[in-house]
Amino acid sequence: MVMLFLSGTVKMIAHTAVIGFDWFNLESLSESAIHVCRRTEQTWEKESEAPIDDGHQWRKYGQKEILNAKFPRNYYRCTHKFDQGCQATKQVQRVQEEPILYKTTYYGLHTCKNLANPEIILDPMSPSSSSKFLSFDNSFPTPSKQECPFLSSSNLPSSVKGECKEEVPPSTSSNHYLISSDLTFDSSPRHHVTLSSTLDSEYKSVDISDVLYDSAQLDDAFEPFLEFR
DNA sequence: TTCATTTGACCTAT
DNA sequence: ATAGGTCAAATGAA
Repeated sequence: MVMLFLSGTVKMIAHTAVIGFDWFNLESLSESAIHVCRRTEQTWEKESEAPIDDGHQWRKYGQKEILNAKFPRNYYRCTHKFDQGCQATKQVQRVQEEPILYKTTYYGLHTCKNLANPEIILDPMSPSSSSKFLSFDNSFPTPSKQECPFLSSSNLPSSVKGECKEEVPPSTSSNHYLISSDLTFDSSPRHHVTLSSTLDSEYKSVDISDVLYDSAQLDDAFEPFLEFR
């Protein structure tokens, strides 16, 4: 049983992992096409009105002007890359002038133990858990943390040591949601996540709005990530 | 003094 | 050759 509580429009796309071929296209179902690339690892995207504070500590390591893009892309890696070997990275790019819109693309999973609630770590690779704790922000216009189901449930504010200074402060409300078949969504188009995985053996795509009416389909959608039910 | 950010250089894939 | 991603020295802030 996979359970999910989500807020906003969520789009999940799993795709085929092709060794040695790390570019692929993901087509958004209701908005502009999303292009995700590189690496045989899990990636997911989120668009928001402000840079996302996902609760993790990030360190900026680069900025690049992107062809045909109005704004530069910012590159972040986990602060604990070296002390804990955490390979999680993210890219943040402002994609729209008015209203301001940022797209954050996450690569890889956090393996760092920077957690306030270590008992609720989500580890999609772990075979031990029978239900998934996913955590999404539900507090627009001030998204705070745990925007992505693959993130562990760190609750340490990103303000520690001033990291992610461009990001909004964490909200005061709880942002943890058990994944459940009792799906509840708002219809805000401003808040969407695209998930992808390279762990799947076939391409799957599902719009969460459809899942609302078919929880079994949700299970199928999550299956690539959550191999244990 | 330490640590994060900035930014040009460098590397790699296409 | 070009574009995207990463490195690392310089710089700044706490």
